[in-house]
Amino acid sequence: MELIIEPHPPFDFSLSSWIFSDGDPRVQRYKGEVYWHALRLGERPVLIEVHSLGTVDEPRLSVGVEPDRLSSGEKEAAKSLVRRIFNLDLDLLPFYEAVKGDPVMAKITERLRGLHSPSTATPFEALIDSITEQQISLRAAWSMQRRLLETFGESLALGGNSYYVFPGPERLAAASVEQLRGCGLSGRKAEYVRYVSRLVADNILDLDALAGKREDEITDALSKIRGIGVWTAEMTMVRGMQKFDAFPADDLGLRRVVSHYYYEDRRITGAEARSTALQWNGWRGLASFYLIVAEWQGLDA
DNA sequence: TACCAGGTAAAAA
DNA sequence: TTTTTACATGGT
Repeated sequence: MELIIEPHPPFDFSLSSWIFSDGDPRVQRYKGEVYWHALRLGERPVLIEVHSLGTVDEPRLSVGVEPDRLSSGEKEAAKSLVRRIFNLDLDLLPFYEAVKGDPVMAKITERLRGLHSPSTATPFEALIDSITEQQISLRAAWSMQRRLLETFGESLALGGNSYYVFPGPERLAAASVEQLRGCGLSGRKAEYVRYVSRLVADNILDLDALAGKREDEITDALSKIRGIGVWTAEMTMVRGMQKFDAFPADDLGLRRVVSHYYYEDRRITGAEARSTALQWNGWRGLASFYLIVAEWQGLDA
């Protein structure tokens, strides 16, 4: 049984999925024109598989779910998750219009027309990932994230393959510091993860409700929590709360890519990155995602 | 081998 | 109040 979704055009499925080409095949991956992702649908883990039936200007997606036989509520939940993961309700045209005055961004948006930024399945996942990524290299963080999924993720066996669903807050709140350290987290980070997971599990911290607030309010609320600074709050917003203007200017990787296209690869400060981003006002987060993908694709500076 | 890598909180000054 | 330090793993 297949579900059909009609994204807001323009939407380039191949380009938007391409960034998951290196994904863990047991979790989330794009290969052979198919995107798949192990997720929690209501109370049970499932594997969703997405492929394109349309074009960039008349996009149409097919979503398959295993195991099959979904309730109508589950069908709606599956579609809603795919809409969220690819931000399918977003209209890119106002973004393209807003950055027209910047020749660099105008060229990049033209080359990457139809690229949608991804979101995590839940804001909680973005928050936990961002905590693991504090200070260390992305490679090191990815290795921790892989072990977190293997240790705490809900497993799903289908057709001889096994998959892992990102653990919910209850599972991570119940983890011991030793178990988390066993995944490579420092003692500090282990405590942060346990603590914020407990807040979310007990509904003291409602990330979905918070996602509806203004960016400065979200930053204030999150950065009061032990283990979450401004950087982690901004990363959580841009990756898991569909805040397309959130811009972690002090982030090393972001500064590097801004420098690549605007400062001839010289080392720049957060203030310099922030000043360059002013011309993308309203769309700073999405614009920086376009820069990152442009660099991955080797587009000219 | 040492050092840095998409930070943060706590200790020390 | 401001500066310094510890922390985990992976790559170079």
